[in-house]
Amino acid sequence: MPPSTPLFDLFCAKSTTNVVKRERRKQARPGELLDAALDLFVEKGFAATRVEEVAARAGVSKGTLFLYFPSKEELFKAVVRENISGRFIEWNEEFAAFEGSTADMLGYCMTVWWDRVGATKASGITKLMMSEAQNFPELADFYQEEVIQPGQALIRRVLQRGVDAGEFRSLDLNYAIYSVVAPMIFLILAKHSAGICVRHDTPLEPHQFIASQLAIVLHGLGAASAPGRTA
Amino acid sequence: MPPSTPLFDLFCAKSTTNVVKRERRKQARPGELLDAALDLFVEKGFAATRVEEVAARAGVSKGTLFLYFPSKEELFKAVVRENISGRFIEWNEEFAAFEGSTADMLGYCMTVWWDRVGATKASGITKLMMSEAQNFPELADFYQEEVIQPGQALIRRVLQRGVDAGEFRSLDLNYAIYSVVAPMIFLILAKHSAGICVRHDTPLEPHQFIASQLAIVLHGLGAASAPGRTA
DNA sequence: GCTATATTACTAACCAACCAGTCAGTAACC
DNA sequence: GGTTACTGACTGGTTGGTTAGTAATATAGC
Repeated sequence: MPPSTPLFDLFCAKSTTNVVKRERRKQARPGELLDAALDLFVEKGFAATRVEEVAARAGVSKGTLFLYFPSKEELFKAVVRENISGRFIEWNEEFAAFEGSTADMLGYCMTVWWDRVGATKASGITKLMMSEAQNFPELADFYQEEVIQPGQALIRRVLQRGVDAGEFRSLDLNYAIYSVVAPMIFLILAKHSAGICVRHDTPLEPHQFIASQLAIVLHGLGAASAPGRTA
Repeated sequence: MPPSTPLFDLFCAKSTTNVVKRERRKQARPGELLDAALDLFVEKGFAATRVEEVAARAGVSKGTLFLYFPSKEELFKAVVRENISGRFIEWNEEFAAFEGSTADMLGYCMTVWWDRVGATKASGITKLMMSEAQNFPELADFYQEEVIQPGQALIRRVLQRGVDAGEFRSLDLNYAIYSVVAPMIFLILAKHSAGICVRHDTPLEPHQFIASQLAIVLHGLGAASAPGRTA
């Protein structure tokens, strides 16, 4: 992968005579490393990202990175905690306090999810896991526990609320969840897969996509609707 | 990535005194190498697959592989041609000869796609491209030309047929295509992403998923339906 | 049918590059 | 001058691609 050739590295390392300014900022390092790591993991994937490049982007040497994170995998886990799983607590509180119809709530959830996660770099982590889970089973397990399970539990709680209120008909939640998850996953892919599933000349507009999917899902879930299939 | 340690390799290579049986089968090699490559690419991804492992699975040495394919990337392209793009000609003919309603035709397309591609190892190639397109732009371009464009053209032709026949209302095909593509992509991911988007205890049944998605799409496309949004 | 020779499919050792993780040493701050 | 955040050269291991050499087959001469 092009940009830095060995010759180029060598040249940069040895040609200049300026002494590198050394700073001691123990507090700031972890955050800066996590930011750099998020950028690069999302851009290139886990395996293809070199820790030295992460360190360089954070303005430190490779050795320093290993001073703060014991391994590349632990660095990745820290990125996930910082950007995804750490937010579930606040979301659970926010949604628990929601007043209004569950239909509105579901729309709010999906919109908020897109604005706060889907549209940000953080969604690249999800795409990355779909890509590399097979090659890094330990990370896959971590992600399953730390993100998938809490995330699906949250969606399930919203749907259950609708059922309890008589707003949605009684349904198999294990299956109904997919009708919310699938469009989210597709949106993430459309955003991060370099035009592999979306034509270059006709990008799809996320909010419009969400709105139309939501309309379909709500119709399918509605208590008043015909007893057709759900998912 | 566990299975073969250096020590293990060394042991296998040197411990036995039996002379390796050498066979000359020029005709069979390429096919066997392509089969092995498909297996491993799907299983581990492009970057993570070692050409030596491909060769070993095909029962030849690494050197032999490079005798038939000039590079790892060309090997991959050959796998794509063999398993995906090579089939578009026959499909175009098959669908061109289809008689019956376009609604039936769309259902037939999706079912046939699942049975002949989605459910097979070949779908792993699509997942692989979504994963690694960013890191291998040349392969991404190749795939865009060789698979995405013909594939979407095929779907577009089906939808156009419905519009022409007055069966579907006039719609923006650039956008409507996604309503067929999105569920296919999701199915592929559910199959190949090691449980990252689907709960382990509640697998989703592909044919049922396709049937329900199709029902929704047809309702959205129908000439008789309300003029709501399409995608 | 049997041996000698030419052809070529195939092998294995090798190279150069690459990268996660280590550690002895350096310099910033107290 | 003591502590410690930080550096960068180094190690060990991996892998795409090369090549000199080996052995299976084809052919020719007898």
